[in-house]
Amino acid sequence: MALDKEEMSEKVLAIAEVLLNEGGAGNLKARTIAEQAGISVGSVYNLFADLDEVHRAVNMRLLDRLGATGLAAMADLERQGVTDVQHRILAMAAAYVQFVEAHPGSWPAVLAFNRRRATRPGPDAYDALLDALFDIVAGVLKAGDFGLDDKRRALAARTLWSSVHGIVTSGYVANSDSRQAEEIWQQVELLVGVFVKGLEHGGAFAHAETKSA
Amino acid sequence: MALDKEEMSEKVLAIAEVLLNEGGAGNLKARTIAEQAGISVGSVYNLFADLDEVHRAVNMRLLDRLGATGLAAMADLERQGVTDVQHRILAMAAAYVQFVEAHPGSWPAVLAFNRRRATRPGPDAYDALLDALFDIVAGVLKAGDFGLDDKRRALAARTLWSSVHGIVTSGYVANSDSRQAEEIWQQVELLVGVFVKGLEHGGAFAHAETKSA
DNA sequence: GACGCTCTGTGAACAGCGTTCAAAATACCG
DNA sequence: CGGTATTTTGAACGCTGTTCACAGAGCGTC
Repeated sequence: MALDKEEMSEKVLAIAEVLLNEGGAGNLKARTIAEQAGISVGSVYNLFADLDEVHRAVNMRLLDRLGATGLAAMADLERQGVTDVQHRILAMAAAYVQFVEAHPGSWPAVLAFNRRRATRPGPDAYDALLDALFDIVAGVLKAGDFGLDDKRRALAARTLWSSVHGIVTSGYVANSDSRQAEEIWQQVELLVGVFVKGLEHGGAFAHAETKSA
Repeated sequence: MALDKEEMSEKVLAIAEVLLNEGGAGNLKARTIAEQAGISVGSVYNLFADLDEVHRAVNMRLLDRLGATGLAAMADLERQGVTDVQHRILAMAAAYVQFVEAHPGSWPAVLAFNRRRATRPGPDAYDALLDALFDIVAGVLKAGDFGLDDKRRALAARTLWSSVHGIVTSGYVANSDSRQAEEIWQQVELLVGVFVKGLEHGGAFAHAETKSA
């Protein structure tokens, strides 16, 4: 009848995810988790070092699912024979936007989560997940025939990802009018269109002395 | 000897700004403010409804200063006779990046600040400040001779701003290696270069049926 | 000066939070 | 079954934001 330690951890994470989605980071409370999981507060701390670790674990689950969603979208396009780079990038962006819209409460918590701890400065599992997301975008860029070496393509992928990310988060920080979703998508379309056109015409890396910071 | 109500409010805000910059949102504590301002906790609540209002006021001061910094940068370029749009946009972006770097602690707090309250849905002073920032960017875009009407130019300004914003925040969420600042700037340069080139070649608004979300 | 009135400043008190840890309960094993 | 190791527990600690009954300061009037 008793749940495995691992099973109970997943139960806690499932509860935590709901709590985060309903009320943001401030709604993640040890006593609430314990009550809903049918255990005591102390047991929660037996499974996780602190609430930060719970929050981190939920975030990693979300990032992982987002990556899977993006890959699935790419596979769908492949199956349909779509090879146009702009279409594929837009599909990736759409997957991202939809994912954020599907997690209105917990996504801000993912972004605001400050994982600055005394932990080793080296890359951890969190960074690995983010890198995986970047790699998906870089893979799509590779299909396009821009004159980019690996290093520059990686930079372009991060830039593109971060830009979409910024558009989505800026849009969601603003007042949540229903037309907001429409404008977010318009901005993403503009960005992707301009980005692809700019890369095609060598707009990137075409200057060397403008840096002043 | 006693300070005016307004003066004391500003003193509180100055203290709050330091606290936020030193330790983020979690470091903004009523008792600390009261102690450093030489008043009691109750008096803090006499000046501000709650800590959220203090945080909001600090954020608005920062946004206001950021706008002033951007305008000053534009004025500098004007004085030097620089009219190139790409240069001007890069200068704006540089102002933004430098401002964020100058406020490493409080800027994440600005971004993470969730101003979702039961307040009226209409635009408030917070939105007005953000709009002012957008308008500055839109003004720069107006100088460039792209075929954009006011509406599309405003959209492009928001897109550009949000993208830079995303690059900066993504970079700062990542591990704070010192080389991070360098990559942030590389991404900004790439984005601006591609953006301008893309607009010149009509990459924006050149598609109508790709929307699928 | 003394009174009444208003208004502001005060800080003890309250509810709630994350987290700990001695003790109780349970599980395991010879 | 006895003894030991492990897990679970929840009261307790220190901290938080916020409140509110009260003390005191200012002020016009008699």
